[in-house]
Amino acid sequence: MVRVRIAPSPTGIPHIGNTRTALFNYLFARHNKGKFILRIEDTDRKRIVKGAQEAIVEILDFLGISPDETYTQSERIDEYKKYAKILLDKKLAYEKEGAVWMKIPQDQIFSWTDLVGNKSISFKSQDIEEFVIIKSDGFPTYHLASVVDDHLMEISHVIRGDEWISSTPKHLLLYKSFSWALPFFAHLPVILGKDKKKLSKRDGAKSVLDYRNEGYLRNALLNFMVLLGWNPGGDNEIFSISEMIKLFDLKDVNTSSPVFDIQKLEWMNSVYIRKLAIIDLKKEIEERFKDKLKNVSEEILHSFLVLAQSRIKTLNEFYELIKPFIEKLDFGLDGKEKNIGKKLLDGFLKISNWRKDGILTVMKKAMSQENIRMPIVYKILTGKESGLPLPESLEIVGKEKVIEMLKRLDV
RNA sequence: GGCGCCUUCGUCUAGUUGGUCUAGGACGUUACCUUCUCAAGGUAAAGAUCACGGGUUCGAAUCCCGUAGGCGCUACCA
Repeated sequence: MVRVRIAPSPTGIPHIGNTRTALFNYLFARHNKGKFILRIEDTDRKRIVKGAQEAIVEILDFLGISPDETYTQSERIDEYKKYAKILLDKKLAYEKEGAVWMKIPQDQIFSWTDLVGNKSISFKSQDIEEFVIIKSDGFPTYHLASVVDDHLMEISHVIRGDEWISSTPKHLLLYKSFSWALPFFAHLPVILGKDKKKLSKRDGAKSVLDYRNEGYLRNALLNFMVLLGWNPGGDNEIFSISEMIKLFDLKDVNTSSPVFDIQKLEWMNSVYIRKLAIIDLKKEIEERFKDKLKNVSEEILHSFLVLAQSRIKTLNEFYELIKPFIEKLDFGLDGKEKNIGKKLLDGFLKISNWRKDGILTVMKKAMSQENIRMPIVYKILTGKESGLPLPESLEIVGKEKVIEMLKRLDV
């Protein structure tokens, strides 16, 4: 029975790198019809951040990778004390200054086969320092708590970030001291920033919640994350969650650290936005801009969505695109622009059947007369030199609104 | 410093046991096509002597050794 776990400490909101570890664990569990467990490691009482635990749960929920079981270490203190006592009784640990320290045996080799890269990693006991297993405040350290819990919770595979490699021999020692069977270990390379240093805030170490707020889709985030350090071979890059589950294998996890590339995430998101049925895109947009779209009819929104779908990389960009058509913007026009605006206004007034073709004809006529190109027309009508297709957009908005807008601009 | 991990286009990567790799795909970049702007779509180009140096071999990105660089750990943090 495969049982895996993620063990975040609620010391902050996990960034996208940590969330990728959760995803890999989830995929491994589902692929092997096993269980995916969340264990909150809140043993460092001083560093606990309020709301962090809730954020962790919210992230998993949003991504659709919620755990099958959840545990909290601070509720299991007696368990850790019990096992520390066993080590004390066996004289494998000793007390010093109110803390319990693990003794390191001499001349031993601690090694395991890591499932990432399928290689053997070993440490000599002389390179391992004595370490605390129960702190003077009575709480266990990560080393003790995670080993005890992994054993008790029957974790079959420990899949975690590779910053834990150096701690693994300590864990091996603990398993050995208790005579417990070892789980398999798989250490994932950590995600790096553009500068090849640890992911920091400025290069995208945001949380999935941040990306959601910026208008990234769940499936795009999932797809992007899974490709950071995993590739099933072949040229396909777009995977649904069920395809990921079907294909996921630790042997296809890379050994080197990937660099986070926001541009690829943006592209991935635009791919998923384009894949969305309009009705689903509409739901996303309506939810996001509830207030701002209050006075926009369903029909108009729908028409704009069709025009905007291939032009946005994030959901948030949608509003910027339709803003010129639904808000009463006041952008200044210079004399020449006003002149052209007047021509457009006159032409528009003469249109009896307000359709894009007729609208375009008026624009073309003005453009050839004034010897200008489309961007100027955009500037006059929207305040920007590019945007959603103009004739279509003006048709959607309606003749009266367009006339009214041009008059407001005092052309 | 010590210990450990890593090293294929700017970035994500393919590369199952050495040979069809004059190293493939994707993002990004550039150009062209399409075109009412911008996107999307289509086509094409530039971009990696596979970190470097030695081996082994008829033949190595793929095997061996060494070097360098990067990263991680080195807390009564996880």
